[in-house]
Amino acid sequence: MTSIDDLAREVGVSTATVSRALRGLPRVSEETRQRVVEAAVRLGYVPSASASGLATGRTRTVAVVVPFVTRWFFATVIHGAEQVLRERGYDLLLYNLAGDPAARQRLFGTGLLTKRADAVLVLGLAPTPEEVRQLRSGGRPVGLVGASVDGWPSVQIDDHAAARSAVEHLLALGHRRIAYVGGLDESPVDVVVPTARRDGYLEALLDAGVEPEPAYEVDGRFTMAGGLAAGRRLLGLPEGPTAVFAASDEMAIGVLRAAREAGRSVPGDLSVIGVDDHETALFFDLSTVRQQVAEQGRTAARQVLALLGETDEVVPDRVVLPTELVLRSTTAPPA
Amino acid sequence: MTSIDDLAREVGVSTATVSRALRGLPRVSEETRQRVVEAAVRLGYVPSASASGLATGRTRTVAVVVPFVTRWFFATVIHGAEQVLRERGYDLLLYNLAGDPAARQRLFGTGLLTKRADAVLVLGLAPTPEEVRQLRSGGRPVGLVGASVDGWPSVQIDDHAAARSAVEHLLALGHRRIAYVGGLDESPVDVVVPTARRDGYLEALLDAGVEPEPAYEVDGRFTMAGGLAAGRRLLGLPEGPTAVFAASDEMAIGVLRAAREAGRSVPGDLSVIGVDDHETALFFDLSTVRQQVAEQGRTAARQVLALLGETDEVVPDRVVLPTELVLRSTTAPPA
DNA sequence: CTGAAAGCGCTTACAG
DNA sequence: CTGAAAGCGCTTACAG
Repeated sequence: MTSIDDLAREVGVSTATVSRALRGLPRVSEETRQRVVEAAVRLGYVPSASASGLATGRTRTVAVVVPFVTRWFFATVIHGAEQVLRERGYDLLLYNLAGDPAARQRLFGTGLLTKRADAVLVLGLAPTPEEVRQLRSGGRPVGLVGASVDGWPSVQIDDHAAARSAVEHLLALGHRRIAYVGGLDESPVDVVVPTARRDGYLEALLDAGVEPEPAYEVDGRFTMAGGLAAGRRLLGLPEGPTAVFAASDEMAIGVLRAAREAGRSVPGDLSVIGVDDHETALFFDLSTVRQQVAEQGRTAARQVLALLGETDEVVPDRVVLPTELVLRSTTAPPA
Repeated sequence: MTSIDDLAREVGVSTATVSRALRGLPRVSEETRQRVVEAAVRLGYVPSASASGLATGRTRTVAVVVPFVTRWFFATVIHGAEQVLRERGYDLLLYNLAGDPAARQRLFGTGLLTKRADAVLVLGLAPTPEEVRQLRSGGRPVGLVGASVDGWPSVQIDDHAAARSAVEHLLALGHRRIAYVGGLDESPVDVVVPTARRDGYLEALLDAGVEPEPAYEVDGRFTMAGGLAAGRRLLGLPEGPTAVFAASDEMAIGVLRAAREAGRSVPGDLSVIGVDDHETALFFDLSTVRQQVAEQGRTAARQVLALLGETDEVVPDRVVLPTELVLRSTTAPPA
């Protein structure tokens, strides 16, 4: 491991000069800079992140907290964020809660996150007031995806409007018995999104003069398996729905499967619409509300980089990305 | 940010004692330790990772390199690895190549990885000899998932045998015209797995006295979209296959879709089998060869932790996890 | 059991 | 343009 001292000795200058030369700082002659750079390459010098982190108080690292890495949505947001961070030479420290409330508490309960990283990106979680307090006390930028908190940048879609547009589409087709498959609030994670989508669903119904039917609201846990269970429940009802709005494509696909099991044709007997435009949605010909997932990660990364002074770009504080109704073959007028 | 000095002053001991107390080292009286711990909690003290990293040369961080975070397989391996690392107090630094060969070169071309982390986990990539040399020169443990290199721990499945078992199943059903949908070798990433699966496919055919048909080998790029394109190509052949072995479930699902488009029934007109037992496979009733994905991540993490002296557990050096043929409804005898 | 002090490898005013 | 030196916040022999 060659250190800055080795390099300085090799070139015959001080470590201060090496440091300046390598980081492109002014007050180094071009000739010296070149000799330093050349020697650095030759000796395979890589500065110690610990040492420069200690000296500057900056680690060039961003912590990203996700409820579940394995879900397509979060993996894709991470992909987008990583891309932008990497461009600016930032590393990504991944914290996966894996749906474990204890992990969440451990992570947010201490100053760990803000101590270890220059900024924190929280995906798909609405931090509790206590968590907000903790994060704030770290004094580092925090960015949110899928939620928002006063004073912090955020990027999200209008979940409420997205849900409305899906339900209004079903209403326009003539459906009145419309079910909602979502996630329940008691879940330790993912609280904002399900609530807003459910509200949009209810509001669209009420605006259309349709009385919401409590039995039509079912938990699908944001998984295919949960969607399957939810679909079975709905199809088992004495007077079941003619259409289902699922708060995610994965749950919608589960509902599709339940319909097939029950021998109901889609969209003949049952219309189904989701949210995401997940890769698989295309394969199921699933009608859905598309959102730009990687872009959410990219934007969030840009927001915190701006706060870190890493870019001159003006990045809006609160970004609401547009969604788009994508009609395919799983929605049609009721029989 | 309270530092170890603040804490030492608060308790009225030296920083050396604080350091020992907090890390559970011997030679601290129980009473002192308690006072230190209590004060640490009270002041919200979190040690600086940079400082201890600089002092010890250990960062308590493992770098994980993946070709694509967004793919279910890699996201799930990451999940498994993160889980085990977190248990031991290690952080996970994520490097996503996103299929970009330039990113791969930048990452492996410098000592960055081994300088920044105590160990490196490389997923789904076969490091080139040059990359092996670079990584080795870092002198830190390197673990591989889905590939293996002399002297490094690895965890993988027997891709060759997995492919054979799928193809033998098709042969046993009576198929002779069996196609292979895989990934091509020119890809900058993922080289080992596709090759081994293709070899298993070819070998199974030859052993059964079936002459391989070059037109039956198609690139599916390990994506659903690629599988769809591959399926279309195969179904457009004058004398097409009666069965398809896809090297991943996602590609198999693409083939399923191509069959539906072409009005061919599965498994009536075409049998399809994949590899993975991806969550979605269940929903498509897809026959497949199951592998334990999260377990691969967990095992790889344990392997490098063992090399870091973090566990007394004896972890075998080269682990080959079993696979299992899962027969569902997409495979049947030819018409 | 405890503390003083050196050292890890950088960065950054300050002087020249 | 360049260097000497202090300092970042820990850990760890070494002495007591």
